[in-house]
Amino acid sequence: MSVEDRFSAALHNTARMWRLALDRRLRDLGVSQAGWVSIAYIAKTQGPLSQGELANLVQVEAATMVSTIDRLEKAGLVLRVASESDRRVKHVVLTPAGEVLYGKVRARADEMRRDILGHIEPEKLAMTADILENIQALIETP
Amino acid sequence: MSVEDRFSAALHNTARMWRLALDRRLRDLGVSQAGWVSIAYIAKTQGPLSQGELANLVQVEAATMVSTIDRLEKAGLVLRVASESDRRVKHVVLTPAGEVLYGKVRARADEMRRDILGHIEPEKLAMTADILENIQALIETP
DNA sequence: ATCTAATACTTAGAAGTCTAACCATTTACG
DNA sequence: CGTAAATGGTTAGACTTCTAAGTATTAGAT
Repeated sequence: MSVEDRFSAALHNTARMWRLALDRRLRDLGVSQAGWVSIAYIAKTQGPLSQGELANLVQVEAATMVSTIDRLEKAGLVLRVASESDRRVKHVVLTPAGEVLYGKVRARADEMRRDILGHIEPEKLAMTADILENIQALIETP
Repeated sequence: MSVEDRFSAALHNTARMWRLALDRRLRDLGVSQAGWVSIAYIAKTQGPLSQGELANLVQVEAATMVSTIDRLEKAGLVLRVASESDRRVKHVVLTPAGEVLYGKVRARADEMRRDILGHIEPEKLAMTADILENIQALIETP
């Protein structure tokens, strides 16, 4: 197995295992991953956030974000608010219940991050992040 | 943003971008990612491979693998073969068409790997893979 | 002012993923 | 040997994701 093979397998497998591990920690909150990722971005964004902007932040298609927001709205965690300056646009805001949930999500994600990454030197993490970000730039350059 | 935050975001985003980039390169082959990943593992495995074993290799649930194999079988790329030693078990084998497809998939994946990772020193890749594999081990240890 | 192009959100449908539950078969144990 | 537990594959349903196509609105050009 070449180093490239090994690297791409490690990337894929680690990302997947991370996601599944976090899913398990958040399962009892009753919100899916797509849900809490979206909630987190809404909470962290200052000012109005449109559905399309949220989809970009979460890196999914606009169509995907529609049903995610539908479910969150139905669960009473977010609201759609019509924009006053552009009638095509709807903003997404957290409800108080959504704020509470975000607090829990953040605490658990932080905890898991500490549990796992706390065993690795910060310089190594920084260097790995550098390389991964470099790869992102390479992927984005056709 | 802490280095841990930065790292976990980089992991998630890089893995996702890699996957989407590879998807784009393989799109015209008419087989999905789940399909060609499964085909690759079948091709690379010596001897009989059961559905459950394949699911483990691909890291999905057995139930997920059922429909993936259904679709590949329907496309004439794999066959289910009953096991002679255990009546519960079905083995999955590639058809000749499946073998041909695997050759194409491998060539393109290799090409993409070279295109992207060819710009990065192998020592850096090896070191990153080490760290990622270390993280996998940490995730697996509850 | 009018028309075309672009944008924002929505719907539909196929594929992919998981959990839970099920049936048939095999294994383990008393 | 008989029974309980474990295993392998399957089905059902909710969620997730994408592409394609559609409607309403806005931006830009003439």
